Amino acid sequence: MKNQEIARALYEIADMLDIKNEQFTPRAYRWAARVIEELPEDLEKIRKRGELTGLQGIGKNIAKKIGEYLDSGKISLHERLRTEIPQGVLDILAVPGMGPKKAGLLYRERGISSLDELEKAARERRIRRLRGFGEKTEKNILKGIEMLKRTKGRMLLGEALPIAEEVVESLRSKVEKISVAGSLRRMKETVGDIDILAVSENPKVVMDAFSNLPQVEDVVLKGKTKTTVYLEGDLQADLRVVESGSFGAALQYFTGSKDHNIHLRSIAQRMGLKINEYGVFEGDEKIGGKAEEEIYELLGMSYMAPELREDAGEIEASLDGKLPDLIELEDVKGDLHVHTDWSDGGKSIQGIAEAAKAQGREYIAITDHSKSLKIANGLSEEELELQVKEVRKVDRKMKDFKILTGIEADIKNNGELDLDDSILKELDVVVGAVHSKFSMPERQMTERIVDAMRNENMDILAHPTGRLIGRRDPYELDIEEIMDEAAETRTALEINCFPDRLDLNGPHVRMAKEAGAKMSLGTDTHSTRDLQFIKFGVGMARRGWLEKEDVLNTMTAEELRAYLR
DNA sequence: GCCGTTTTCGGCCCGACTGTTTTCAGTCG
Repeated sequence: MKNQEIARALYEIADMLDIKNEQFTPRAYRWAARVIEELPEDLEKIRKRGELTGLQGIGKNIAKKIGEYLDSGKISLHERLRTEIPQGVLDILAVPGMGPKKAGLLYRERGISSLDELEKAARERRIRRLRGFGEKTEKNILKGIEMLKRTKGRMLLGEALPIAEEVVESLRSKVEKISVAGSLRRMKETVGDIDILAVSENPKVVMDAFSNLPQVEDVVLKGKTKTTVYLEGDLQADLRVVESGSFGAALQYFTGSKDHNIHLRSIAQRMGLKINEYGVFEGDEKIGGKAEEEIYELLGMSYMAPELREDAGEIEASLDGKLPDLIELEDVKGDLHVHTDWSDGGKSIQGIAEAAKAQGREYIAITDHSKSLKIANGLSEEELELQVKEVRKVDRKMKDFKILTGIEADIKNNGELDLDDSILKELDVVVGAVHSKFSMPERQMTERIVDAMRNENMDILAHPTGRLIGRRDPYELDIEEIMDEAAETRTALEINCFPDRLDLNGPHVRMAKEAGAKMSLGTDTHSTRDLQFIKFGVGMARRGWLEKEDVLNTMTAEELRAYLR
């Protein structure tokens, strides 16, 4: 599927057109790129149906460019722009404070076309003589380049959320209200920064407290109502303070996404209303803004959960009264991917069961690794038989809690599971997973996994794309075929809750649901701490528009056993 | 380049903050 590649190409075209000082075309390309990025269906299929121009933001022109890419892997406009604007000029856009206007000017007036050249020119004080640049800009450029070298870019949701929650708690006594906003509140699997919104009559006190927190390394900017800092680990955090009457409008605004907000505001505009972070206005009169719900109500929409706000059809669905009744954390009764000290986990069967019970789960499935995964001390048939006995023994001791037997079986290169069917069929839950030969060509990898799913004993496909965020790309795979096959064979697709996996992610989850597949939540727990990762998986499920009925884990243990039989 | 309860042209979200200018352009979210 080429959706992501095409989105990237369109983003790059937008940046280049920006640098060329084009007026509205960059916005159009960027909009189209965003739509494609969040699209729950392969562009190729949409083109075959002749429906490309039916997509929001995609007209005749961009549809043609998409076609070009699908046919040749290239877009001629993109190639042409590349000869005019070197890649290095685009790299400069990543420096904080540097946008297309400045990068363009630097390139045209000084021939600067890479980060290295920019750094050199700044050190030699050659930049300050340009119009619109000065001594401070030069210093900020050097500081920004330094920062770029240190940071890895986006941070995992699982790392950023605890840090944000700690900051929120440190400030709670100084404010009337406080909330995390931004992509963190939308539960995006990676976040670029932490956004926090607070209500206070005395913003200065809050700003001061924020910029003086022990974890703050550097204050980037500090105004009357807005402060930006860098926390330890080079994570940027923004705090905005508003009055109580504007909290809803501001929370809505700062939660985003940007595209969701732009879409919302253009609808408001057509209704003769204006929305900003202070409220909803009809002429000069403020008609709402205290609560987030008001904003949507005034636009004739029902409330939308933050996880839905990607401008991926949620606004239209809301207007039609067709929003999903999203799954909640409380709906999740069990965890279907758990390791113990029988393979590479850190806890005993009983230890992990008690910890899961303490966190409110009603059951877990013990799914240790199987024998092929020697590095993780995977279980042989004989060891698994012993473990099953042990699981049943511990299960009998537990009150109001069920432990299911299971395995995370390796899917071998030929598509077979690495344990004998005679033992697999005795287990409650068989999770199948690819842990080897990630570099297979797409066709082979797809057939390998499809073959495994056709094994009637396999219930769940673990981490279906194999990606490790920031470390390993997904393997080559016809993901749509996998989803169709999952629906056909009643194999659930896992939403792996581990912070660096979160795979399937939102758009994929939505595709899978539309293909008719069920999903399963698994924390891939290796220690008691990991059990809480379930909330990140629920985040992906909600981002994928899932309802309670779409997820295996919302069944009771008995219902699940019956379903899997 | 896209879109339409402003419909085939004319507009495209909106405000805070900074650094450069002396009234505002550029960046950011």
